[in-house]
Amino acid sequence: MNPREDNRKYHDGRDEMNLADFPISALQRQQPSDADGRKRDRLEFEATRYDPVTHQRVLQRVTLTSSSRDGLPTPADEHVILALLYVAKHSHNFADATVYFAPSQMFDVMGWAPNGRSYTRLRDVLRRLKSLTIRYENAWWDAAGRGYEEEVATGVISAYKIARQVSGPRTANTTPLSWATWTQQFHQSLLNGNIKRLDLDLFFRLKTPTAQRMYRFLDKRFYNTDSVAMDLIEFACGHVGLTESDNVAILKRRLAPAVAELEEIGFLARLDPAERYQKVKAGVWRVLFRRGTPPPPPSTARGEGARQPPAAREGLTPL
DNA sequence: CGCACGTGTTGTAATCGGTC
DNA sequence: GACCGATTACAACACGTGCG
Repeated sequence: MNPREDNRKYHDGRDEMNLADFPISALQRQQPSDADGRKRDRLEFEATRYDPVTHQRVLQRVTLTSSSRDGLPTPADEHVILALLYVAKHSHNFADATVYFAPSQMFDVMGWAPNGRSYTRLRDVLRRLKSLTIRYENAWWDAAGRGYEEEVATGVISAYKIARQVSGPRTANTTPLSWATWTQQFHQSLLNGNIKRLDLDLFFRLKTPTAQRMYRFLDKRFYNTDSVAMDLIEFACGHVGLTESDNVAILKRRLAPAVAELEEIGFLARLDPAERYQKVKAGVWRVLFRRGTPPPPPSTARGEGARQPPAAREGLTPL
């Protein structure tokens, strides 16, 4: 809640590779509804990847399904997952499938105010994540098998318990009363080291969900290259999670504030619009991103200028 | 013209602060 | 907890322009 002071508190976060690649939430905070005005319980993201075996691009699809009662995940849901990953990393390094947490601790990581409203939000998120199923078609990277699974359906959270904590230390509990358990598939991915470093301080300072999604995705892609170029629609709709539009100008406009913010903080290099967006043919554009040179943190960390996550070596998608 | 692309405007639900 | 009101961020709608 006070990001101004001690703003390097949570820089050593972790992200799961598959979640960095494809969104698991609707980008808009409002729950999308269908023509009948009912809440949708299904969301799809599509992209392609190059298959080195067949030398062709194959379709990747990620389908989210949830109960319409609980609704689809919102950007806040991704925040909670990242906070849980942080707690899991720094408590037992993912060894246990169950993460014990204190809601107040989660609030601090995410920058939520430590009040009852945040508690209900956290509860709603856990409810949604519990009922969420994600189907990956050619999109789930199996770090152990070092390949993409043809089809995998999994969730993230298989069970949870959330306990309201009274303000003030009533008893000095050693283990928090609240916990969440990863699904088997997701936990296996964590155990296989299919993770990367993520600067949560930087992430939670980003203003818009679009900028946050772009940061997670591009930070992964920047691991072994300084520039990323790909199809604009696949990037914007498939990997960032914007709603599809057949008008590319709409997509550019929705990306614009996020691009500007990421340029502002030095994560992305500033590019001319003509260089950023290159027309291939009518309706087909490519978008280009180059890694920027972030200003050195005010205090320390000059030495780790290499900024390479030593733990994250694997699971890098081709192209 | 017809299509691709740019831009102005409005709608909506989550969020947030405040109060009780 | 509940309620009110303002703000926000993306989606949807509408329309204009330029070009092959």
